[in-house]
Amino acid sequence: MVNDRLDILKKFFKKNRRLPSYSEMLSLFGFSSKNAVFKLINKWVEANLLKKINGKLSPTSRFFALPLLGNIKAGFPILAEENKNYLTLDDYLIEDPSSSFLLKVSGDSMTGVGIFDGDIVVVEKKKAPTIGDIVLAQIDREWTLKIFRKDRRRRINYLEAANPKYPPLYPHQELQIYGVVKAVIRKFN
Amino acid sequence: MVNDRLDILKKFFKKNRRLPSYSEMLSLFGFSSKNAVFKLINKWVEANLLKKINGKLSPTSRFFALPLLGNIKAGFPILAEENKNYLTLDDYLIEDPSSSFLLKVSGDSMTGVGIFDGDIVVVEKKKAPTIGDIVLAQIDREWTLKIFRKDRRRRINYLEAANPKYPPLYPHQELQIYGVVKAVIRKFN
DNA sequence: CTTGACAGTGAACAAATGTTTACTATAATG
DNA sequence: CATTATAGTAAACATTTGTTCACTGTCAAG
Repeated sequence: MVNDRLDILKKFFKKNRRLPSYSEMLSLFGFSSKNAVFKLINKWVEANLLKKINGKLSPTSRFFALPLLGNIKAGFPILAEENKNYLTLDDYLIEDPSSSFLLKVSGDSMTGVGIFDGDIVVVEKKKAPTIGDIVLAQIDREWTLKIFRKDRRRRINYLEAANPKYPPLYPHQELQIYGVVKAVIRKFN
Repeated sequence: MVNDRLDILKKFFKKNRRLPSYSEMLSLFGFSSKNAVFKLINKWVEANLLKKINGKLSPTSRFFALPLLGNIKAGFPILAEENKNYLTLDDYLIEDPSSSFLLKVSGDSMTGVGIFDGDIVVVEKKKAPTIGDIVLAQIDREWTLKIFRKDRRRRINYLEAANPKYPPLYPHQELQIYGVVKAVIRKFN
């Protein structure tokens, strides 16, 4: 089966975080001639799974990506080849790795926007949040995750929970924004 | 700055999905001797950012991973070096890439478990779901995302929405489970 | 001052790399 | 049946690879 070999290659990459060399592929695929590898690779380059830039081989985004399917309702959407979109989660979720970090959320103050206890949020360090952003902030020396709001009458910024249980937080002394929440992820089980 | 070079390397990997060769690093880092590269690489290997297995260089998980921080409340948790955990999202969210796909959710029938319209769920194709799993299923020829339940009295399986607006779905003819939802991700903005 | 560590240059080299060419067997096509 | 594409073997080869060795300048510590 042709697809077996691609699976083998993907597994190698997942494990080693690099592509194998042609000689490594010899044993990986069970070939005994490097030319067999050569031809196979070129087929994958053709299929836009790999690419070669002056002899250097690298995977394309398609190599990793999972199919992204659209609406369900009537028919199962996976079957239509042209409807397929592909997505790698790291690329999708994290725009700037060097200024991002993950934060495990505790508490129920943000359930209104679908952030629950135990969820992980992607926070991007940022100077200027937009009103309405979910921010990681320090208010009067306490760190918290809340919605960034502006009180137009009093002309100050404050923090709001996404849960009616909690009152809005107006800073007595200081409100400092550390970062903006770009995404939430939650794993089941 | 030493960290600049590591950033350059990370950017190269993000762009090309492979590590550069030593000669490529020459120009990347602005060296004029390959030995300078050699020593730098070994330093990173020492720091567990890269690793070498018989001459083959590859990034470690630490190379990619974002710091994962714990509870907020009192002090900002990023400062304590020993509390740092690292995580790459793809690895964390997707156990078996070859049997997983992504699905863009529509509708509000699962808001109770924090799955909203527009969210993306990771679905793993699977034969036998556990009771209580969120499943992608076909019930009487309609595809839907619901909670998998068992009716002990009537001894049949049915589907339940996570929203009181919607009644439980008992199959008239057929209930077929296509996959289990392993994770949800939601991007803001 | 002297010493030693550090960061980098420059050249040399064996080993491994990707590619090419020529050839074979098998299956699919008309 | 003849033909042609496909999948693979085998050997040869220039180029590039990662590594090693010897050397230089700079800076901090004793």
